[in-house]
Amino acid sequence: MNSKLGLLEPLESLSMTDRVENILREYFTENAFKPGDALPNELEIAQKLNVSRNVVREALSRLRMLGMIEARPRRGMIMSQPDLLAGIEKVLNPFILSQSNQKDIFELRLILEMGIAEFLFARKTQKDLDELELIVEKQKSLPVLSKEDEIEFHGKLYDMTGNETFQRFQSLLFPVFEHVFASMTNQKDNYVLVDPVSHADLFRILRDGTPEAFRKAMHKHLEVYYNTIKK
Amino acid sequence: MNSKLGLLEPLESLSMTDRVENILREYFTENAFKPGDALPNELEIAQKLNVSRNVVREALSRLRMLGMIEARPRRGMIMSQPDLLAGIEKVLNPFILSQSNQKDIFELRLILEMGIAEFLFARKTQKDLDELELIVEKQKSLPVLSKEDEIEFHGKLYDMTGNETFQRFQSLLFPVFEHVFASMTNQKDNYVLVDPVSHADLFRILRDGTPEAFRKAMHKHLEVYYNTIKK
DNA sequence: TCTTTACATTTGTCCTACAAATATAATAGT
DNA sequence: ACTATTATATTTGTAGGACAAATGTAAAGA
Repeated sequence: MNSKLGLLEPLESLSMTDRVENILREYFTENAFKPGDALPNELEIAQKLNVSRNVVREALSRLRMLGMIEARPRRGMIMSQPDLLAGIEKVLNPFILSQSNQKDIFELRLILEMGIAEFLFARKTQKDLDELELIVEKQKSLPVLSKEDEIEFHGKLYDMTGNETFQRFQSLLFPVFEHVFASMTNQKDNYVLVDPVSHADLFRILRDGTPEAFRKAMHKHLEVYYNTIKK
Repeated sequence: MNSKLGLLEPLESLSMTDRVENILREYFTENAFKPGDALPNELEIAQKLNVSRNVVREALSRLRMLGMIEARPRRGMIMSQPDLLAGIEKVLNPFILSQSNQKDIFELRLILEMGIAEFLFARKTQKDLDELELIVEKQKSLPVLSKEDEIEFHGKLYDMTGNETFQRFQSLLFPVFEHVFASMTNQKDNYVLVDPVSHADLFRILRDGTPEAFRKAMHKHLEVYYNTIKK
């Protein structure tokens, strides 16, 4: 009879908390709430929406977790600058992430790694290059590079992009990347294949070359990973 | 006296709800909870942690929002596959996002757009190319491309990567990208500059060329945006 | 006018209660 | 002994009351 409803049904099964959460976010958007603006107090919201204070608090608790609002005990609540990645951070658990999501994250790193060339060349400073050289020199003496060495070099590259979100995003994704690759290759950790393009090579190109050449080299450096994306 | 505590202080100011949320997530990770596994009931958790059921419910409400757990009324709670991007989605409100975050997102799109070349070439199918050609042909007859035309072409590219998360991620980021660019250029919408490299050019390269050539062309296509990243 | 005091406000936390639907146990019927 | 029905227990969702504690505000006093 109501088979026509189809996609509508999930909406009806929303709990009060879900609905209040949605209503609040819409309310903020439509009224152009900005960081620092004061919110109505919990009781007021509850009475206006005709729900219990419990429900309102459960919804507010979610927004607080995202950094969207801030509650100053006994002084009321205010809007705040949300933490863009707080939600993702809490969910990055290989045990519960779907295989599909894990694969997507694995690939996302490759995409990002190839896309940063322009930013590196546009924003590199002598100080950055000096620090990177130090890392490269240190690694030259090692017989094989550990996972940590990889992180140190690539992490420095993300720093150099000057994009804070990107930097943090990448550091969140890396453990998942590692986990996926490890489970694909079944290899014990701390063993990294010999690269046709070394960190030292990448460093030299970043110092003296072009974005174009850097991307080419980075692709070669990550070739072992790129070989996994053939459909 | 306790000035040495420094970074420790924020920890102490955590609410019970914050702490229970952390404890629960750690509990899930350490016990390797997988989707489908049953959780202890609310009262049990509350008693074990010596807090009220309210506090537990506020913490659980957060995890439910992230899709981490699922509550089946009157049957208990189970682990579930979290929605990787649910947290970000709710927070993408230009009014409250920091300028810095908005700029980061703007740049992130450029990074992604440049990084997908390998995936496009590795995974393109004849069907994809046909559909893309249709879009390009349609746009050829237009004097100027609207925002929607841009989304249609680039959106199809994201589809072709075969990476669902990436696809969705991109569609979430796009409005912010548009917002940032509009506020930078102060231009009214629906006006897109004439590109040195057209969508038709990109299509031809994707069909007959190499990832290398595609990246080069895409960079030229997005040059007007890339000009903003010079520090 | 300034200081002190009393009061009101508001979040954080705890408690109790109950509806409703499911799972489980108990009972009745054949 | 087995099935069908009924009763009971479980558990989330929601409501509502209570109070501590700290802050802001108003009132009172010097």
